[in-house]
Amino acid sequence: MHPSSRPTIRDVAAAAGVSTATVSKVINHRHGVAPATFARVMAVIEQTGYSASLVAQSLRNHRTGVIGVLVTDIEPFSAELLKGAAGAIRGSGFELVVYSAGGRPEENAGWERRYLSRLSGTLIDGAVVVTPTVVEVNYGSPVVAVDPHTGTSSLPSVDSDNATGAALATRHLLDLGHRRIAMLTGRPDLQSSRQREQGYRAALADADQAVDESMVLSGGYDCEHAVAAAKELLSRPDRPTALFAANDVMAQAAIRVAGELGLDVPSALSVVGFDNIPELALLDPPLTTVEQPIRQMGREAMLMVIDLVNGVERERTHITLPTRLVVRASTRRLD
Amino acid sequence: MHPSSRPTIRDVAAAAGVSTATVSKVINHRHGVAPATFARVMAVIEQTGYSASLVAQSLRNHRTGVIGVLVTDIEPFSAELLKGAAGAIRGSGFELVVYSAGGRPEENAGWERRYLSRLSGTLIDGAVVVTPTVVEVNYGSPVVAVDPHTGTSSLPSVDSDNATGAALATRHLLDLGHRRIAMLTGRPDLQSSRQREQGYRAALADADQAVDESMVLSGGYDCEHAVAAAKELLSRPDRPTALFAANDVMAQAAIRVAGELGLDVPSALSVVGFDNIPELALLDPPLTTVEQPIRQMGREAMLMVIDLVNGVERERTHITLPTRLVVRASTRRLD
DNA sequence: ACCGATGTCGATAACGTTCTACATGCGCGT
DNA sequence: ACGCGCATGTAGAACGTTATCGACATCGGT
Repeated sequence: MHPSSRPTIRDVAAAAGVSTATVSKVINHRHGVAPATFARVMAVIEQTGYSASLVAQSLRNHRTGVIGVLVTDIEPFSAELLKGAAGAIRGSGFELVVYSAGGRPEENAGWERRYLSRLSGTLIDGAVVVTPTVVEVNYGSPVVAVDPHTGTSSLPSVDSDNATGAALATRHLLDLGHRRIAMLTGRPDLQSSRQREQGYRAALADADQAVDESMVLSGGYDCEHAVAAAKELLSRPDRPTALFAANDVMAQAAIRVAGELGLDVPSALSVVGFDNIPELALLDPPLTTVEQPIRQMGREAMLMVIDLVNGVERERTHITLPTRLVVRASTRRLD
Repeated sequence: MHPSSRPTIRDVAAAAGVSTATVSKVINHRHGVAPATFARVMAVIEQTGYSASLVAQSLRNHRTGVIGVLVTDIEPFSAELLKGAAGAIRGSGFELVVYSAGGRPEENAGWERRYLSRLSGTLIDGAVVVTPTVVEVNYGSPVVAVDPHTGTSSLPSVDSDNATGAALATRHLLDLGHRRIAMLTGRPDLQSSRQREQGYRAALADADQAVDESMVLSGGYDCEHAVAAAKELLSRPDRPTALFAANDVMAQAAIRVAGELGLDVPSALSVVGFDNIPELALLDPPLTTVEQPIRQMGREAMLMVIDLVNGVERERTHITLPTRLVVRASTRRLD
């Protein structure tokens, strides 16, 4: 279909009057080729614009030099994580490619498993899966999970100290005098979501507050579900005076819903998020949130797969990074 | 290194007591295989978890079934575009992979060319390049540019009606009584940036307003440069009363700078952006901006490459989508 | 019974690369 | 002269897959 297809190693060899083996040596900087021949081959390569076929190289070498990052969607969290991963891969000799399921998680159930099974050991040397639905993979190449699935898993993982962060957020609200504190939880299959809920419950228990179960609703970490849950919560006659959302996206959704219902944040409702997404820092009002070092999580995950791919031994294959509370203007003392 | 490598077609063939050719027929749903054999092979595939090597398939077929999207960075614009592209690819039989240069454009000059030359015809069947620095590619597979580079280019492209949008924005500010209207321009090598500047100039000319050249500064489409430029503009004694930023990211930066300088938006400074990034819609104050249909641009670009890869003829290979002004609260009548 | 058509299946040659093993030529020491 | 090592180059087999083509059996029709 395309007029002139790429030149192959054979074309180069023929044009330079050598064998393909010699050309291969030249492009791989193997020794055993005379300077004159080297120059001649190089000239031909330059002139033809030849570049070795990655596919053929991979088939031969069982190595593609590519690390894949699998995300369910490009949302603020994964975008931030990707930046960390992209930074970490620089200079490692690997390339980074991103696979996105493109939202619609329900239509795509099991997509991670399918992708991994199809790509692993064939198109990529290793992978980072973000907020995965899988717990175990048996395919050839190493896989690191960021914000792993619940359940005992032998997958190497990177996450942050969710329980402590959530407790900090909840205590902050308690310290401000709030008692009716609702929570929007995340995806129930993720460890992070459970831990954040545990942190919330633990902080309430520490303050001898009973948990009103009707105040704990699932928002699935995404905007749409969070809007529905927030509507329900905030329309109640005994609505909460404060809300802890398990991520910033849901916090933002809640603030929007509050606005639509005529509730001012923070005077009528205090809201705390989780993640500290930079784009959302300048929300109206600026969001009080729990920061997790997302970029660094991407960095660590990437460094870990690279080590695993290179066969470097690691003492720890589970990394937990610290979280901290960032107080801005979406929370206020209850009067 | 990894204990048990993936099963190959030969393993399956041996286990099923057939030849590799037959297995190949089974997995490709070719006819000419008896129902009983089909079932037997399928059973073995199921049991071994076999999945054909994409690399070997590609080498053989000269088709990878993968379309690449090259972005310089994951920022709001490209993230939004990716969503459109991801939606369009669904059901096409292709997979989407994203390559990101990971910021640092200056360190990575020419990265698009390098990637394309290495990947094209080898790992990907076609590509979409976003805000490219390249104008021409001669490698095997089709490439579509989104928001193309300036200069006559034979690359198929998708963009939006930048000049009209910019003129609308500028006229809006003029209609509000503003006369000292500054502009933050984008990346000078991109057509979109030039067109937005032209639209700004045209609107001023239509209103018989001379352009104060010292009020037109480059912000390079990115936050960092925009902050510097905005600082310079807004610190002047004869500072502008209104500012048109060539994209939302720069508008946001300008608003932040204004805040730091004690200038209230919109009462002391009106700001208009460009793009209508959803995340920035709930800025404080909500941003007046020119909307371009970013997702649809991603969609169109993806559909175009897919057609090109499939050899489908297209009457038009340059698509321009409409823009419109979205008035929110960052602009106000000058009193 | 015989012939052709049809339906199944397998041997084999690619695809573009790299690596192993071997061939060649040359200089040098004995 | 002869053998030896070294430097340079090449033939050929892999890697895992698929398309072509031919082999063989079966079956229906005459």
